[in-house]
Amino acid sequence: MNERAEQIMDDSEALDRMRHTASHVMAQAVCRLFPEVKLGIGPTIQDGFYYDFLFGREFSRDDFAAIEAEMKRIIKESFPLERFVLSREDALERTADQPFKRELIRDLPPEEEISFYRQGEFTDLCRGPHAATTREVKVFRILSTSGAYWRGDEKQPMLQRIYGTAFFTKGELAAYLKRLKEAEKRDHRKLGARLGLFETFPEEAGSGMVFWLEEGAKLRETLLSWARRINEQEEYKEVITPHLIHTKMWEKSGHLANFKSHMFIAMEEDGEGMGVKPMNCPGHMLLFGRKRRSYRELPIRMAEFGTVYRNEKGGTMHGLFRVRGFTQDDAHIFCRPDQLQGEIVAVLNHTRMILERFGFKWRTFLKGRPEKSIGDDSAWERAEKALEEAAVVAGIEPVFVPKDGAFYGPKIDFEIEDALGRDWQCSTIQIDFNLPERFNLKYVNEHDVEEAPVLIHRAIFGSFERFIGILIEHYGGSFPLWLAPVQAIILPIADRHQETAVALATHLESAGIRPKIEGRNETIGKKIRAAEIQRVPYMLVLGDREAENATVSVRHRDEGDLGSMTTTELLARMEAEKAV
RNA sequence: GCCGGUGUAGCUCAGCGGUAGAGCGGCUCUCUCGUAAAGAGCAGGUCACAGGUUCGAAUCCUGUCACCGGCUCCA
Repeated sequence: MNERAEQIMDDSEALDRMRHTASHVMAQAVCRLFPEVKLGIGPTIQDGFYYDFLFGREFSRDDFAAIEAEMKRIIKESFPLERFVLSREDALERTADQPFKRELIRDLPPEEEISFYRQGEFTDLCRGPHAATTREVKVFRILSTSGAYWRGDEKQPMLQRIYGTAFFTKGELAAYLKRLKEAEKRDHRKLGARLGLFETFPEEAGSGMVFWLEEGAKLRETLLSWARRINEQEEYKEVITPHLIHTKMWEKSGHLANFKSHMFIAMEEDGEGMGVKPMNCPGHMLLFGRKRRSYRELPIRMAEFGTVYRNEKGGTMHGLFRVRGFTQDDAHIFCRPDQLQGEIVAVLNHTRMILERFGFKWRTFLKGRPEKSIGDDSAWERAEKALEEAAVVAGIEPVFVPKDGAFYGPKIDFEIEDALGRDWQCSTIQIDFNLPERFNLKYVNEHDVEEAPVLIHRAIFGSFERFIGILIEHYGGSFPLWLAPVQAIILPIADRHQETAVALATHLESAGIRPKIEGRNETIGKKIRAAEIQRVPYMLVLGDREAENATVSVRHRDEGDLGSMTTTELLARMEAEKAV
């Protein structure tokens, strides 16, 4: 590590220590103002910190000012943070009136040191590290509150969480708040409305249902055709399965046992009915099992742009990121054990190529066996190892998360950030032990013996809804030319240029460009402003000069006025830009 | 589903017990215009929905629904 990198490391550690201390200062302030609170935990997070409290009521924005004022006082009092270690018995005694702290202490492994930090009259169970004194907490701000289950478990009591942040200087805090504001402008829900991409009618149509407007539909279609082309190159075969399938199949697949609360079941009578598909897998299992399969056929890569519906819980819907109906670029790969690694590597490379095309930053996770799961240990071990080795070959370094896999097998997930830095799972590649067994899937190997195929489940875009939401925020609405729903907007200067405009539109269309004519009776300045706000890549101004010289005046949304050129020149330029 | 906040015109918001407002957008007319907002006029709202309190409710209270920030869950 060079010196500069070390310096950055030191700074971020110092910032982390300061924020951690800020969370203690906040807890101290809350305890002074409301002595009856019980303390949960108070860690640092990405851009700040939080602290959880059990409190008779909720904290309101009105409380923020009082808490902040008390925090300032504590900082001024400049308490040193003193660390000390207690035995388990002493620690439990010390926290007699703090049930959550006692629970944490009881759960600490026996060899772990039980440390506390004291600042003035306030002492907290804490691993540290901290700043030397409360005075080192410089510029801070309480940001928001929310409910949060104790230990993240919905069966546990709900605590009141207060979020805050702290920085070394006022400028840094201001810059952070500004960044938050800028990020809000990229919010796909706002941009989606402003750009006329999609609509939701939560009151009329129910929550979590997406209506694609014509331009959003065009965007989605462009993306989907691209996905389809790549699938073809990778030798996937596309299938289409029904949206509504009899409940006896959902019983067989295990969905009724494991996923019923998320399913929309129609026409249920005497325990029988039809279920709307929440996943495409079972349909694909039927297709694989429809005839005797030979080892020579494998791998079979079965793809479907399958629209699925899941009855998500009320408070969880979020724009395009979390909806009840969405379309996956789903695929199931049935292969022989000796083909497994090669198939996984191919999917990983394929995924990386797609995510890189958009310049996303992503994080990968390898998720291992959860407590409630099926399949024997050796199979899990083999599958995890296959994923791990394939990741090495593909040059991906996933973070291992034990217990976070699916109940039917381990997986590698790719998460992409939205404008506000929240991670959303998009791509996923999963190994599935469950379905081949449930559907009794077999192929005949070279020794004429039946064997179970290995099943890989994968989605790269994940869902087009979520992926497009991420794209909107990533580009802030300025889609690259190949994706832009309207690629060129034609702006006639006066009514007499309408006809030329129509001719130009026809010409562009036949060259594979998506044009639109802005024929309203408005000034050219106003039309340009509107087109700029819509982030249309090319604005084509048509007036007397252009009509006379058979040219078009070209303005690019990012580069401004490019002067006039012939349509041939324009098309060449656009082709070049599309290829980027 | 849970905790909190918020629902007023297509959008952004003001009004917060006494006759529903503005800007943008839309429509009509005038203008026929040269690279980020021409001018004038008009239309548009059971103030989310349902109850309640009150002489009187957009405004206060309760419930439902939805949205927003989190938690949980997930593509």
